[in-house]
Amino acid sequence: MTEQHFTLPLFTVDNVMFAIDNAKLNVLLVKRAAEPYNNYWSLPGGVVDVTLDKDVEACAMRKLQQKTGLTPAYLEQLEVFSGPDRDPRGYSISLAFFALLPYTPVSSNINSVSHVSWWPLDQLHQLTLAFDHQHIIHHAHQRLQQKALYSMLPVFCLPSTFTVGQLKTVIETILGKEIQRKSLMRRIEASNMFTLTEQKQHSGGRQAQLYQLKPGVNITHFNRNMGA
Amino acid sequence: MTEQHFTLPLFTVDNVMFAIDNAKLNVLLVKRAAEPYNNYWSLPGGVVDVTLDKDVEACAMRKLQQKTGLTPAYLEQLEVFSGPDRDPRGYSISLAFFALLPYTPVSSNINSVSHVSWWPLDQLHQLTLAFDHQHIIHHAHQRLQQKALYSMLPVFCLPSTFTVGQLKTVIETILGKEIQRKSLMRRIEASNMFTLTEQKQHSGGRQAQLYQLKPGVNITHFNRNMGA
DNA sequence: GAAATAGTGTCTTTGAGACACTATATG
DNA sequence: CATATAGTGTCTCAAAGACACTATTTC
Repeated sequence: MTEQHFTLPLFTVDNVMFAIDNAKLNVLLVKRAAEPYNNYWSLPGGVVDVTLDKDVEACAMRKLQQKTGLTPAYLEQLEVFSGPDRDPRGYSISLAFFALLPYTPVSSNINSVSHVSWWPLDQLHQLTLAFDHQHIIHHAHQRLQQKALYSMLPVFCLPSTFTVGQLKTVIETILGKEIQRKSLMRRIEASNMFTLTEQKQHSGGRQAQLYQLKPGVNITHFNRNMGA
Repeated sequence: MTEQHFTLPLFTVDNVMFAIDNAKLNVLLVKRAAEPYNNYWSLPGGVVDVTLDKDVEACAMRKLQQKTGLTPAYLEQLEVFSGPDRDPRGYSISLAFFALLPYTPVSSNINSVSHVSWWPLDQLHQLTLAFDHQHIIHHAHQRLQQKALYSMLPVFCLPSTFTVGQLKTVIETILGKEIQRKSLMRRIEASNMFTLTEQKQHSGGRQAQLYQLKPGVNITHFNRNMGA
């Protein structure tokens, strides 16, 4: 808070927000409109505003809302990335968050053309992203995969009411491999996180039971990994 | 890097370094010698020096060395703690690290009296620590316990050569409960992280096999939790 | 030999994997 | 009826828990 007279590193927040569309993992990116990396795709983020943000989580939320119009269903700190070379302007420190959301199309309700967009994870290698954002996304993806093995975190990629089949698909998309429906049902049962609702049809087949998160429950962590 | 003219939050690094002495978990604390919280015990930390620290990890290492004379065997990012109220000087952001080391006595080789000291974790509630450091230590402890359930991390609390019995004691101290020797041996075997050496006696009993970390191996993560 | 610590053998328990089988929907 | 998706029954498999038993050392 004191006026600093020596060189201070720049502290920023970056968000890796994931959602699943079309059976693929997508990341939300925004197009930069300033140097450096002008016109490059980048992670939505920014600097803390001491007067608005009660903490760094609030800052991450605010920046996501402001830059993309979306609010994550789940948000957690990923890791701090730092060093003299990741930003051409000099030494920088960035706290990356990773976030989950049920897929929501983004029209560029913010500005003119397509400044905000979902990008399939498997197409990112074709892009050159700003700063070390490619690297950060890779770490976030790994964390997400790890957590999908032992927790119910993937439910945050689903609407408030969903079927076991949908959850199975989400987990499989995150992991990039199939899991046993039976194992998932056992976990749903054991977690005691959900309540039941009416029915709902899917494509041609038997109607599936609809589940719903109990209000205010914590996500269950299991003490074994699944599918690994 | 630019000279900022609006209020910037203060970014600092704090270290929660654990070691085991006398069958107890200890945390390394330093006595503050400046306001605020003058003369209170606190976590060793400080601000990033752009010219010395290639990243925040290097900063954490340097501060530990400088303030305590010790270098951790293991260091990882814990979490960022932030907000307007944790430091009376104003909005602050602190990246906490958690670190492990085989127990080494600290003589106050730094300054006059006891400005650096190991404190048993179970006696900390008797102290009033600076800032939110009590809270940070609690988080670090939880993380350490969690990781002890599914990884070989606790070996970093042991000297370069050690017995199964010693590792068992370390893990039990961290977890605060007993584990099965057999389970631990299975993990040591399965991890393939160690090589054998000669022998060594302990108190009255059969000599124990000495193990040693293979050079350059990664710590193994298992896909089940132990003892939980 | 008694006590103490190190290490093994092996049965039980827990929870995931595999996969066949039943149930209910649509055309 | 065929086909598709939902859900169950149940056997197998992997790894941890329990715990007795053997091995080696000191006194």
